[in-house]
Amino acid sequence: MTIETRRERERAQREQLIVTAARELAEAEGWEAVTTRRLAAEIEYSQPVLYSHFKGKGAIMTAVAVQGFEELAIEVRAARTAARGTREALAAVAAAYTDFAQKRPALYDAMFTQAVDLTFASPDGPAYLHDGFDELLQAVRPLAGDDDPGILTETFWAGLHGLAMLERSGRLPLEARDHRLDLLVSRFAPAAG
Amino acid sequence: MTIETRRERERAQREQLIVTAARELAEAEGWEAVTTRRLAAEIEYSQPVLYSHFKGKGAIMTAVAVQGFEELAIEVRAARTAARGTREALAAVAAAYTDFAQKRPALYDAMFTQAVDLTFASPDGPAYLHDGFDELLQAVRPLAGDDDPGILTETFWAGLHGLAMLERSGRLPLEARDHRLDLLVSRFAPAAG
DNA sequence: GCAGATTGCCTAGCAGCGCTAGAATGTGCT
DNA sequence: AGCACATTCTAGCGCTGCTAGGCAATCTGC
Repeated sequence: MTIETRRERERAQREQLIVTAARELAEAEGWEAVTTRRLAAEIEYSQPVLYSHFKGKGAIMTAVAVQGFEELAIEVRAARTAARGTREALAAVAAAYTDFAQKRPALYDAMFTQAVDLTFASPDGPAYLHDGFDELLQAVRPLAGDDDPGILTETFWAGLHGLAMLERSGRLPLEARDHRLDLLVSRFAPAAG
Repeated sequence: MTIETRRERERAQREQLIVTAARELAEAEGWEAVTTRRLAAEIEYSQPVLYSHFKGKGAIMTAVAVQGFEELAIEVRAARTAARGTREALAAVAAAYTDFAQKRPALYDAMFTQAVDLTFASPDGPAYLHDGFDELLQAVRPLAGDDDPGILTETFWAGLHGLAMLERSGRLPLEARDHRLDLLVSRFAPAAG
């Protein structure tokens, strides 16, 4: 019994090692540098070991993405709970979201560009997939008025995601970053305070 | 002289053939199906011919993306000029934009996900890169008020782009598509009419 | 009209990719 | 110690983007 549990524990550790290595390699050199051979060398095991843990490279990236969703939710929640007014909360949440995307581009990439096999937008899905959204929802709801809070949150989220993506790819100049964020927030929380 | 021009003409034709084949293949089967071998077979030439026209596969995708930017600008302009009021213009422009992204996913992908080597956000860049943006600007400007029209347009654009991306990847349910678009427009053009 | 120079194209191949089969190694039990 | 099982590694498959070098068709000057 104990011997089995030890093995499982070691396996779990190594699995985490793989995910961490993939993430760090991606954040350091981008996802194009994350090859199965490179990753195997990084964890000091041979290539096929990866496939005894994950179905393929995509599954590894998905695992990294899941980590990202969890951390994003945490950061957004921290920003929201620290803020006082409703408008401040929305602004704080928006800033936290875009900061996350900017500071962890590879992670954000895994979450929204690479791993497409994660089913979204269903409340019965895994928690990590809608925890972050729920945080946004908490911040948007007080400002919804007659509009559907959920759909309004989706729209606001899209604004954040669009800003993050366009800024990340150099499509939008970074100087006006805060300015754009401020405009977005002001459109969803018109009344100051 | 004439012999040179004929050669150049033939070269230009074949170059267009490559771009068209790449685009059609991508739209039919996705960009992952667009390999240099497959593309060469499609145009009935050998692989290295591609490299006598383009620096690499990325350059071919960029060429497709450029076509996309031109067509997007045309469609957005058509929608804008056909609309009457300022709010209607914004709504029309928004619908045209997201429709484009939804109906030509591979093309939109080439424009915003794949081809990153296109420099953006500078007025002195190539026309096709800011023509579409200028169309959005035309629609947004009357609604800017005290805000900077350019930056407000960037923000609105981000909203459209975010919606397009999240809907495309299944991150947002398609049922509420029009609803979200309506909410976004209403946040940027609050007064009805 | 025909040899020579030039241009353009294709065949073949390189290094690297994700992934897998089967050999080899190490581990725990009797 | 020797057996049986689990695990890991070596080697290789088919594919990718890309390139070198030989071959053939084309144009030029006589």
